[in-house]
Amino acid sequence: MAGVEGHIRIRQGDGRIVGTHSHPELTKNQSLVFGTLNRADGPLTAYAILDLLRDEGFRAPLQVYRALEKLLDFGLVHRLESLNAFVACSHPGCSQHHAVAFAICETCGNVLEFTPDAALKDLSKWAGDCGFSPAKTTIELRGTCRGCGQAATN
Amino acid sequence: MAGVEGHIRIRQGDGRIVGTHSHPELTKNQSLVFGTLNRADGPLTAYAILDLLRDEGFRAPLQVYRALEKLLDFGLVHRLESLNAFVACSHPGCSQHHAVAFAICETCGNVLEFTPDAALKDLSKWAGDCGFSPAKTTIELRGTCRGCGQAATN
DNA sequence: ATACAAGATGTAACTATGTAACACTGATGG
DNA sequence: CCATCAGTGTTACATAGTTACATCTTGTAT
Ligand SMILES: [Zn+2]
Ligand SMILES: [Zn+2]
Ligand SMILES: [Zn+2]
Ligand SMILES: [Zn+2]
Repeated sequence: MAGVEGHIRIRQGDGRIVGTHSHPELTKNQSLVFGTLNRADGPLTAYAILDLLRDEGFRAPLQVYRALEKLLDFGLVHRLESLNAFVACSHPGCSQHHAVAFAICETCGNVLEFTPDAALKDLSKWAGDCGFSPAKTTIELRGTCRGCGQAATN
Repeated sequence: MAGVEGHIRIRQGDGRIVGTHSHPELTKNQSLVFGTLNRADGPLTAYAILDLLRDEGFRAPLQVYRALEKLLDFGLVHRLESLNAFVACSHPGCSQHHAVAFAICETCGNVLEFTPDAALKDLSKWAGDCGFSPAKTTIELRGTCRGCGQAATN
């Protein structure tokens, strides 16, 4: 087993398909994990993925973590540090964007992925000024999304 | 026990004292945890704090987590999401700044706390535009600090 | 074909991080 | 005196992630 074709639908939170990833080098377990994350409409913890893949033969957390490690390398998946959870990248050509930000609604659980160019530029400037070389940047906003905010005031 | 005076030195990574916090409402356990974080020259996990406070009578993680929860509320301590660890706030008048960023050196473990105003403004603008109300913003740069970067190229 | 190397997988055991539940204490205000 | 509340102590539990080792698969060199 070395190279199951991974051609997987990318959905928005509403289920609308907005793109696909085609990565020729996904192995069986990587495809299973990536497929699970794409079908989910929100972030999943590694153990949640494990439970969803019991029927496919998954038995141990390491099977999930190994697949996730590769998917993170490929840029197909992001880790949400403040949730200890993982989401499929929602940007179809994501291999490019190494710095990205997330807005996480604490009411409905939806996650919006965006690229805050100005913020990243400012952070880069700060880093340059004080001699810090960033390897990975984490930006996560926890709060309430438009829908949930409106619902609360109705 | 209700109100041990907490007047505690704030040190930089080099041990230099750069300020103090005076908070009249710190309880015994809160003072012990806060003091431990201030003496440390880097972030500590909750279990590391627990081990450092065994001699003071700490026995269970909840004693640490309960103190940390309050210290986080008071703004005296920050949580580093990407490390599952905690640091004393290095900004003496920190009660004000609710949004802050960290540059974490993966070589030496030092953490620099800073306030990236322009980045925060940009993120606020993005949030406003898409109806998201942020309650807490996490910004963490993982990389290499000036000293460690220079050491690597020497 | 045979042999080897690299990558992928399976499994058990373990460490690390964080919580729930319940009991107890000491202060505060009727 | 009694109710209440915040803080504390302790046990057990739940969640998250890793180490170690064996096996299997596939590509490649001989
Ligand atoms: Zn992405
Ligand atoms: Zn929402
Ligand atoms: Zn601070
Ligand atoms: Zn360093």
